[in-house]
Amino acid sequence: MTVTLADVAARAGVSAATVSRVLNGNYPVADSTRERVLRAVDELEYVVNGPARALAAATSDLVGVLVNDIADPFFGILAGAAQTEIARGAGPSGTPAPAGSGTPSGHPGGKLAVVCNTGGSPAAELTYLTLLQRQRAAGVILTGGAVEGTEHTAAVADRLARLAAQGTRIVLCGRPGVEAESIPRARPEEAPTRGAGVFGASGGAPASWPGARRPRTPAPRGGEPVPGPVTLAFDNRGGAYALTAHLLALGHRRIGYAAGPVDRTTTRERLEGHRAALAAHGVDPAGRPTAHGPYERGYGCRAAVELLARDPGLTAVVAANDTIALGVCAALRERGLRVPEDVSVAGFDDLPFSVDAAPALTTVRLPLHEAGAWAGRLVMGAEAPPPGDRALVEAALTVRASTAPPRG
Amino acid sequence: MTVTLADVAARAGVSAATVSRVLNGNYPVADSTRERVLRAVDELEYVVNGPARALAAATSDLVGVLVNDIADPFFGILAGAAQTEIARGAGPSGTPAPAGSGTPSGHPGGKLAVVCNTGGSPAAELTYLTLLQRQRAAGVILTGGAVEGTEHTAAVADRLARLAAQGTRIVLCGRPGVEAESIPRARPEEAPTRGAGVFGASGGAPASWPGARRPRTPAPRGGEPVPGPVTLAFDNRGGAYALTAHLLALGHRRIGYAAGPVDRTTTRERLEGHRAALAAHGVDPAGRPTAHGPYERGYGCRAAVELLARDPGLTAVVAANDTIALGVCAALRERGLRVPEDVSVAGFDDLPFSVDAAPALTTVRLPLHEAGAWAGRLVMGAEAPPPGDRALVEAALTVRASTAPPRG
DNA sequence: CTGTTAGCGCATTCAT
DNA sequence: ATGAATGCGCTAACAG
Repeated sequence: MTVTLADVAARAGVSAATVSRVLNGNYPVADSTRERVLRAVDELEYVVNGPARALAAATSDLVGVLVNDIADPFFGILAGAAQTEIARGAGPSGTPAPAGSGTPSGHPGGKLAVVCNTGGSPAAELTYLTLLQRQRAAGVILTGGAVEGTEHTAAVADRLARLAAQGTRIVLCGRPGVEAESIPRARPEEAPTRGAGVFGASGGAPASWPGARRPRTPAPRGGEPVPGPVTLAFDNRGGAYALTAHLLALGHRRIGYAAGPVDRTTTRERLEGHRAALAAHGVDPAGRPTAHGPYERGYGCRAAVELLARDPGLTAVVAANDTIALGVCAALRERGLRVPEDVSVAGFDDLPFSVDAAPALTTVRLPLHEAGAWAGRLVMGAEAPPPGDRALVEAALTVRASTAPPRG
Repeated sequence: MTVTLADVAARAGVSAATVSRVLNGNYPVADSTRERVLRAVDELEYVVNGPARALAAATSDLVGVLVNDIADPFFGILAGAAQTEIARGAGPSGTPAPAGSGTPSGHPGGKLAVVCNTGGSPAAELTYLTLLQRQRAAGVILTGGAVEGTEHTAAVADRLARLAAQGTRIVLCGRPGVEAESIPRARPEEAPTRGAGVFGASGGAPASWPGARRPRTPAPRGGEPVPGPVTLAFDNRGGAYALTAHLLALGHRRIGYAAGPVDRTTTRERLEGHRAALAAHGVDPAGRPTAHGPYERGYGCRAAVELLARDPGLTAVVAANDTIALGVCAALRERGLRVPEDVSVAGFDDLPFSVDAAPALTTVRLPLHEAGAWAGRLVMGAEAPPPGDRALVEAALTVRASTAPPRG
């Protein structure tokens, strides 16, 4: 039925082993032989059997990319950039892919990126991790904020440890990386970090990080040195700080905050940055209204109403992300309030549509494409991890038309 | 190193075959035995080896979902909905997943949806199809418009045929399904279509197919009748017609069209619908300006400028999709033209952000979520295909604030 | 109902 | 440089 390695071998007049060697290119093969084999592959339109290959080689060419919401461009951009790098398939030290790569022949180079939509559900996250473990995935990228709560963090850390032990490369992108700290490291003697790598446009925002903790018990596995997880954290705190500082500089004091879902690392970090800026400018954060809800437009609408109810004199609203900010704008408009004349509004992420909103949204730009591509290269082992296996992706304040000085 | 089936068998005091049987649940096993096995699985934290399973069973639990642009919510919504259904894992006749499903145990039910980003490139599309074929994917969903051109259409049809022959279920979602027509059908005597199924707003309740299903039989090995591809086509033509008719009814005659990328089925269909409406109302399509470009905001801006240059008296611009429409609005605003007072603008798709644009966009709503979920169910074999293996997903005109009667 | 016996298709030692 | 075995972990026929 389907053509196998043996068929190709027969056609080329060689052994199956030789065909395998030609296809994988990890072994010396006479040029003439290689050519004959490749021709046979082509003529028979042979396509390797992935599962068989994975079974024999104990490693598949699948790479998982977990996202919270695939319909959200935030994750789409991240995942798309990562997938491009993963499919490009440069291995360690930029090794070009094996013979026949690029062309849809027997053994194209590059790996298959599996984008998994968790919907923000911890259970789904664990399920996908298990599914990926079961496929013996070559790597896994976890994107976006994580659900906070020790039991879930521990469960994820456990699964990641299992994956790592299995040889799966792990990259945390846009996650604070708390899970990473509980994963048994391969080289526990190396200090985890401090002065970790930094990437991005240097803003002016304070990128504060609480000291990284070491794993409790250095449990060196019996096997070979497994690479530890790499963390690409977003500077949510710094970005939020800069954004709120911008509003304060404009003269705003009565600022409301439309936060993201509760118990999410991203939510907490952004809120912390916001409050830190408030406090630094003599505004008591406790006296300011805050709402919580999902990263959706509808919640933004509700949040605006709620915040306004708690402080009718609000002159500015900071939203946890651009999507929420758009909802806030809509609700404000509906109540006859102009943006930014009556109320200033700001978002976070700088997604493509934000510049098109009316007025164009003041926000904090995250280099999502770059970060996703970086994560992709890291998970492929195409690039050396940053010092301390951790880097901070900086956020850049982007001032547009939705913020202005308060009236009067 | 990693725990295998044999380990579990030993722990439970049974044979490997028995463990396999309880895990797959397709075979009678004594309750007491099953319980012991499950306990062993749990204690050992056993996780099946996907590749090995796929090799032995000649079918993997991967399902591919090809999209043109993962960063575009259009595809994100489609893919997310499909993935949810695929992960749910109801097999034929809604069979609940096997033992231990849901929990991150040995063998969770459901399959792994692989979202592949082709970037609209025919080459990438073929590469992914090959990759999926190599993984012996259980199914493949192709979404979005296809590149037109006989050679590529033929190449895709060829790959799909190969996949189908291998037992991979194929679903075309949002594609006209030209490829399907060139794929060797299993039952060629059946007329491909005519009076095909219809799904959509105007149809009222979502169509359901209570069709009788055969009792669970082993997968057809060998030359058994392979199910042909199923096509879920979007009514791009009808939607575009309705939209332009709306503009004409408002009194517009000088209408410009910002079309999508050339040689794309979606582009062609929407343009055809637009022109048909024009012609039906006595406006010569040939006399109206049309621009072509990618589904991006930037192109929308350029298109507005170009269309205006070709007809400064334009009173309305129809865009191929919402993203382009937003760009058009931005460019218009920049030139001091108000929407809709000076120029009306309309989009297509009704993506979530369209209602937030200022003014809210008049567009054509496509039930993306429903269509994606439907495709997911079809590819899982959880639902019988529509009659003729083809259905039309209807589009609904959604009038909002960006369109109004022309001035004067 | 359950154990035994064969492979699935390929990568890898070993030989040569 | 190449061919001949061996086994990866699991499922599927066959017994019993």
